[in-house]
Amino acid sequence: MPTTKGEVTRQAVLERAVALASRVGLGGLTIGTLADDLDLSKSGLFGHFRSKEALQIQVLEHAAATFVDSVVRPALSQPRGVPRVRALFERWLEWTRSGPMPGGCLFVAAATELDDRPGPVRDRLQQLQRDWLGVIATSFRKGVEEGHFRRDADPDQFAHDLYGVALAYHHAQRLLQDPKAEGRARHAFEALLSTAQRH
Amino acid sequence: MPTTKGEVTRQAVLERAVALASRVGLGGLTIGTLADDLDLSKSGLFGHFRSKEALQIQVLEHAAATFVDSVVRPALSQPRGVPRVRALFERWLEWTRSGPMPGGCLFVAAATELDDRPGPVRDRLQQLQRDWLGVIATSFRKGVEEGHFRRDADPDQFAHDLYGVALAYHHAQRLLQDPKAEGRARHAFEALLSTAQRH
DNA sequence: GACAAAAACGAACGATCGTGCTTTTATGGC
DNA sequence: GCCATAAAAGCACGATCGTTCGTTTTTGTC
Repeated sequence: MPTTKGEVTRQAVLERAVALASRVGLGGLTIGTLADDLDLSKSGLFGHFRSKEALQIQVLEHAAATFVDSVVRPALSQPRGVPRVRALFERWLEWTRSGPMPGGCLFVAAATELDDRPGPVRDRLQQLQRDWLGVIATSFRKGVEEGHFRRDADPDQFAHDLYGVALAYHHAQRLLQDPKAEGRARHAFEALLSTAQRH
Repeated sequence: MPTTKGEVTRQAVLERAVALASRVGLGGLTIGTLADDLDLSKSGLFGHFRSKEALQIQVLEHAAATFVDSVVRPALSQPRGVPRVRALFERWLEWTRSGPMPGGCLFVAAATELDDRPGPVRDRLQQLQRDWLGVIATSFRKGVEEGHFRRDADPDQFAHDLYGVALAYHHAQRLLQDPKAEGRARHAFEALLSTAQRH
């Protein structure tokens, strides 16, 4: 296990950076404040990444790995069909509410921040989001094969709609501070599910 | 009509600022670049607003007024019930796609940017969003009274869900650049509508 | 057309940004 | 424990940030 000293601090930096970026965005990430938070010198921290852009990409990478560990992988160990789709949604909710990011989901913040700023960071985020939608769609498709959902249901549409439920939850929970946010999200999810199920 | 010279430039600044902020966010708004864009001096522009925060609030105010003019007011002139709700949605879509903001909906950008930054700007945005959700809920409620929707349907839940549809559209359209984004949004809207209608 | 008020300008401020250098300190294989 | 190498620090740079201040130009009223 080649865990060198540099790698340890690099991971520590990324962990802190994910939390910080969830509050101020990827663009609002600042090498100075990040270094202060970790009691490092600006140049010492900077040396681990060769540019701010490289740091941003690695922050996305780190957050994605955490997301897979705490949402995707556990849910995929659930039985196919409705239980698995439900697990994906429930863990997604939990991630949004109380993940490693005090400022709300980093991906949501990055999505609106980067959606009109071409470049490698945006490209990576785009791919990560497509992958995640793909996971949802695939899980739904398995549910169709199991007979849990209507044969003519569109898995990509379901993934799209489920994303909307999550975004509305994020919006209601964080900006509007609606105490009913979670209940509304679950209600929307159940409606989505019953529409996709046999009538 | 007390349209003084200062007011004219102030409006011009705000118009440009809304477009700029839709791309870089309210925080990314910069007095320097804004002044350059309008061939004004930094201090000359700054004089119209006493602080950047005041500028940000007035930018929100200006965008909200435009939104009311091009989305809310026209839709409210439609017949009560389904036609009005449909008009709200259609004009909302159009606003998101091709409004005065080349960088996507300013409110969506501001929502994720400010959702964890307390202060007057966030407070104002919060209120504007609540107002908008209120307009949707009220329109839906009128639809219930008209008999277009089920009596036991929850207008606030409908508004919440519709917001999710719009957010998912924004995400698919702008970040993912999904050519089917608009079709998916309409599909989701129709599903929402038919769930709310008598079966 | 004079003249007070409003608007725009120009220059400067302290701070912070990302990034490049050089130097000092810590690490880890032999 | 030596020593090449990696990690961290220190310092400085040009740029840009929001904001202030004093001056100049423009506006609108009598």
